[in-house]
Amino acid sequence: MPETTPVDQVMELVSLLQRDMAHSFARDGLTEARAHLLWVLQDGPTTQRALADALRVTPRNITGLVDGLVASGHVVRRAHPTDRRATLVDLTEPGADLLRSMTEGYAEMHEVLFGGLPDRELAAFGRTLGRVVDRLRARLVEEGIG
Amino acid sequence: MPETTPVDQVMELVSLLQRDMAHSFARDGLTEARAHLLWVLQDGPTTQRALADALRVTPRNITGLVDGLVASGHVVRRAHPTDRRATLVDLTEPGADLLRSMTEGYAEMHEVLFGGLPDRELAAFGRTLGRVVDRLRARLVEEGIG
DNA sequence: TATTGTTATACTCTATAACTATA
DNA sequence: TATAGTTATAGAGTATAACAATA
Repeated sequence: MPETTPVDQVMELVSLLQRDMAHSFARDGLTEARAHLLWVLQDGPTTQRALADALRVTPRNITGLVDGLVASGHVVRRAHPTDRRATLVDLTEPGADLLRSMTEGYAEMHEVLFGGLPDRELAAFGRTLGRVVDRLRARLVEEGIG
Repeated sequence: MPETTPVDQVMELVSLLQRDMAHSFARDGLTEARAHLLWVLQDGPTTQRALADALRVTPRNITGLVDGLVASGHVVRRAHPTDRRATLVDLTEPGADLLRSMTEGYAEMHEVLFGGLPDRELAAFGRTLGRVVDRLRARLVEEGIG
C-alpha cells in the first residue's frame, strides 16, 4: 500500500485549498487573480505599480486585471493626488462589500480547519508550521526567488 | 501589530510552495499544468480521457497539453491496444528522465521542510495535518466540489 | 534619466460546442 | 446510443517590447 508522507499531506492540503478558494471566488464572480488584487486593496487605495509588486506580476497585467474589475464594478481608477503619472485603484461600494464577505470567509476558515481542536494541539501545529514556513522561505531566498 | 493566525500560516505555506514549484518547473522547461500531467504518467501509459479526469480539466485541454509535451519531446501518443478510439500517452526517454528528477525533487522536499525535526514533533504535525486535510476534504464534498 | 501605465503582440491554460471515428 | 479525441472559437492570465506622459 502506498504510504502517505508528510510531504504528501502538505501537497494534498495545497491542492484542496486551491480548489476550495477557486470555488469561492467563482461563486463571487471573481477569478483567483482578481480576488488577489481585491485582497490587496484592503490596505487602501493603491497604485498599479504597487499592485504589480504585491501580486508579483508585470504592470501590464495589472492593467488587464483592473480593467476587468472596473468592468464588473468592483474598483475604480482615480488620479493620484501628487504624482500625475500614477493611478490609484480604489474599491467601489460593491467591491468593498465583496471584500468584506471575503474577509468573513477567511475568518471562518479557522473554524473549518481547526475548529474544536485542543488549544495545545493547535499551538504545537502552529509552532511546527511556523518552522516549516521559515525553512521554505529561506529556500526561496537561496534559490534567488526571494 | 498584525497577529499571525494559523490560517495565515497555511496560506503563506501555500503561496510559498506554489512559487517554489513554479520555479522548479520553469527551470525544467515545464509549466505547472504540463508538470502535473507528466506526474500522472508515473503510473504508466494513460489515455487522454483518464488524464482529463486526473487533472480535472476537459479533454480538449489534454489535447493541448499533450501537444505541447509531444513538441518538447517528453511524451508520445500511442495507439490503444484494444480501443481504437483511445490514445495512450506515454513517456519518452527524456520525459522519463525528467520525471525521475521531479520525483527526486519531491523526495528532497521532505528534507527541506522537515529535515532535523524531532520524530515526535513531526508525527504530531502529521496527525494534526491529517485531520485538517480530512476536514477540508469533507467541506469540499459538502459544497459539492467532491 | 527613471518611472508609471498603456498599446501591441504572443503564448499558455481554460471552457463550450460541434464533429469524426469507434465502441 | 455513448465514448474518445479533435477542430473551432473564446476568454483570462501571463510575458516582453515599444511608447507617451510625467517625475
